[in-house]
Amino acid sequence: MSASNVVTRFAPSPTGFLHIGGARTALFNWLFARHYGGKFLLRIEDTDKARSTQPAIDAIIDGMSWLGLDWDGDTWFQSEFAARHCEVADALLASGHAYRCWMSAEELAAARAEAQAERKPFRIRSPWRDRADGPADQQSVVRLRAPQDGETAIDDQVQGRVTVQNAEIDDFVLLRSDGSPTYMLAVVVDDHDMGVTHVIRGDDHLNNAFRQLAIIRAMGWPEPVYGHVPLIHGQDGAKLSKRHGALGVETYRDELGILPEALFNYLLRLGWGHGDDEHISREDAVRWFGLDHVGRSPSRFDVKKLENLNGHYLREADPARLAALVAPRIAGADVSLLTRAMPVLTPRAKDLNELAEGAAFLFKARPLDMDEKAALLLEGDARTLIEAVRLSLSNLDDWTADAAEQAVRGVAESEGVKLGQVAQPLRAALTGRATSPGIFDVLVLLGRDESLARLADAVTEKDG
RNA sequence: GGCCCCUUCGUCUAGCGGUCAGGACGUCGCCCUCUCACGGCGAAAACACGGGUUCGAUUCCCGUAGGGGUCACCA
Repeated sequence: MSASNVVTRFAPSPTGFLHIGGARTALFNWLFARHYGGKFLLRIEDTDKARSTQPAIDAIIDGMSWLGLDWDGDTWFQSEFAARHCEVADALLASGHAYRCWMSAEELAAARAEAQAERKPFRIRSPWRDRADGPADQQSVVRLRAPQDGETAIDDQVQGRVTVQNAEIDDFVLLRSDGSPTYMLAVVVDDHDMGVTHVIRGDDHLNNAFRQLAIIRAMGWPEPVYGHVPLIHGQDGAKLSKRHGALGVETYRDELGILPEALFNYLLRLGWGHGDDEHISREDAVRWFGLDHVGRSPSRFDVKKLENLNGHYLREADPARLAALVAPRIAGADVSLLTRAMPVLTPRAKDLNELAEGAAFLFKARPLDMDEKAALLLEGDARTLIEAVRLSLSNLDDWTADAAEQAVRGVAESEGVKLGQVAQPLRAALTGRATSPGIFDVLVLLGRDESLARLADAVTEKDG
C-alpha cells in the first residue's frame, strides 16, 4: 500500500464512556496511521440523538487525549451530515440500487414470526423490491437492493479472507420512514467522504462490512481495506462487563491511579505482540505496529498485568510529575517533599493510590497514630532502644542517610542487638506503620526536627 | 438456531514443517535485606480432540468439541 495516503478513523458512538475496548480500537487506528505516516481521524457517531450525550463526547475526547492519541483535523460529527447521507440514498434510488419499501412493522414482525416457527433463518423479502407502484403518499423506508446471488469476499487484514454468500445479506434499511439515515448508510458515506482508506474496528462489525461493501459497490466507490480486531473479554472469558474492566479510561486514571503510558502499553500488548518485547515505548510501538501481528482470537483483560506494567512505569516516571499526580490524594501533602521522596516510594507501589498510601506518613501530624502492627513493635524494651537512638541522632552533625545509618548501627551494636531489632521500632515511631521505605531514607526525608520529635513522642508515650 | 470467526502454559503472547515449544504477568522456592517492595536466580505450567497431507506436524487440510461475534426503521 502506498504509505503516505493511509487514512484511519475512530468512530465511537457517544452513548457511554470511552471504555477499554474502544480505547484499544482507537489505539490501533492511531498506531496504524502514525506508522504509515498517514492521517488518523475522529468521528463521533451521534446520529442516535436520544442516546448520545455531551458528557460521553467529552469523556471520549478526554480519554483519547490522556492516552496521547491525537487525531488530525477537527472532530467530525456524524449528525451534521444527514443531508449528505440522504443525498446518497437518493442517488441509490435513482440508479436502481435501492427501492422504497412500504412494509409495515406488523408485516415484518409476522414474517419474522413465521420464519421462527419454521425454524428457518429470517431474511427480509420485501414485495416492493420488484414493484414501483407503492402508495407514494404513505411513509416508506428506503432499502438497498442487495445482490442475491453469488458471494462476497473480504480480504481482512486481521481475519484473513472471509467469504459470505450474498443470500445471507438482506435488503437492509438505508433511510428510515422518518427520512433519517441509518448507521449502515452513514458510516459508508462518511468514511468515503473523509477519505478513509483503512477501516480498523472491533470484529463485532465484521458482518456489517459485507452490508457496507454492498453500498460502496452500488455507488462505485473505492473499497477500503478492512481490519477487524477481536474483542476484549473479561477474566472469565465472557464479554467484558463492569465487573472486570469495561470501565471508562477515566476510571483507570482517577480511581485506579493508572498512568497513561501503562494503559497504552497494556492495550498494545493485548492482542498484539512483537517477539519477546514487553515494555514498548510509544516510538517503538509506532515503528513496529502492523495489522499482520494482531491476533485473531479474543483476549482476556488481566488487571494484574496492567498493575505490573503500571508499577514499571511508575518507577520510570519523573518524580515531579508523580508528585503532582499524587499530592491531591494526600491531605496536607507538600509537592516538593513528595518529589524528593519518590525514588524510595515508587518501588513499593503499583498505582497512584498505593503511592499516596506509602507517602502518607510524611505528612501526618504528631503525635502519630500507630496502626496495630506498629503498636506491637513499640512494646517491650523498644522504647529504650528508641531513646538510645534518639540521643545518638541528636548529636549528629550532618543529617544524612549515611550518618544516620552509622548512628543507628552503633546503637544496635552497643546494645548487643541486630539492626532489625532497632530499625523496626524506629520505623513504627517514625511512620506509625510496620512497613515503609528504608529507615535511613525515612529519617532524611522527615528531617532532623520532625524525626527527633516523633522519636521523642514514642518514648514519652510510654510514660503517659 | 442460521451465518461468520477463533483455539500454544491460569492469563497476554513468540512461533510462520524439523525448537529441549521462547518471553511476560500471576504462582511457588531461593538470594539480597532494617520492614515492605524493587531487583537477581530458579521451579511448576501449554500446542483442545480425531483424522488426513508429509520422511517429519504446534505449524497445512478436513471433521469434532469448546469459545466468541452477528442476525433491528441501535450504533
